[in-house]
Amino acid sequence: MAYWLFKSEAEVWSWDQQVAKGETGEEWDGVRNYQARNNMRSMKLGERGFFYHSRKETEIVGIVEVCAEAHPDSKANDPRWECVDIKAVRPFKTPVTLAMCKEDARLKDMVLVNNSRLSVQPVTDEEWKIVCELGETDPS
DNA sequence: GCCAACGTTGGC
DNA sequence: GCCAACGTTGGC
Repeated sequence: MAYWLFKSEAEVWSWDQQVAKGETGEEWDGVRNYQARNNMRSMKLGERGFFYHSRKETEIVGIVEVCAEAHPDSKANDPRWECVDIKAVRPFKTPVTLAMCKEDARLKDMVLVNNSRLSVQPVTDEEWKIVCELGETDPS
């Protein structure tokens, strides 16, 4: 069971919009980066990920679940680009900011801390637990 | 709003 | 196949 992190600018696609999609979820479209796409190709149904607001808030605001495995991005005119569908699981009680992650020595190797430009990232089991703890949120 | 870091493109 | 030029992302 792998864990992930999805980044989005709140102005483009926010946590609230994700929640509004309910159980149906929504395509995580628009990824035009091979590394990020390859991460999505590795995702299995039911795997969990963090939902992160980039640029303005720079914080992890909720937990999502993969509800459809990788398929062609319906908004791309190019078959190279694929995406998964995700649905909101629960919001963080306390959002975990990037600054909090940077301050925590246990998270020094987290991709979020080291490679700010990758929009779909893997998260380790350990990092998952620590971030949930910082956010006072049920990790299950 | 600025700019560093990164990814991609395309000429050679 | 190299690398300069360009475009984009995202933290600050």
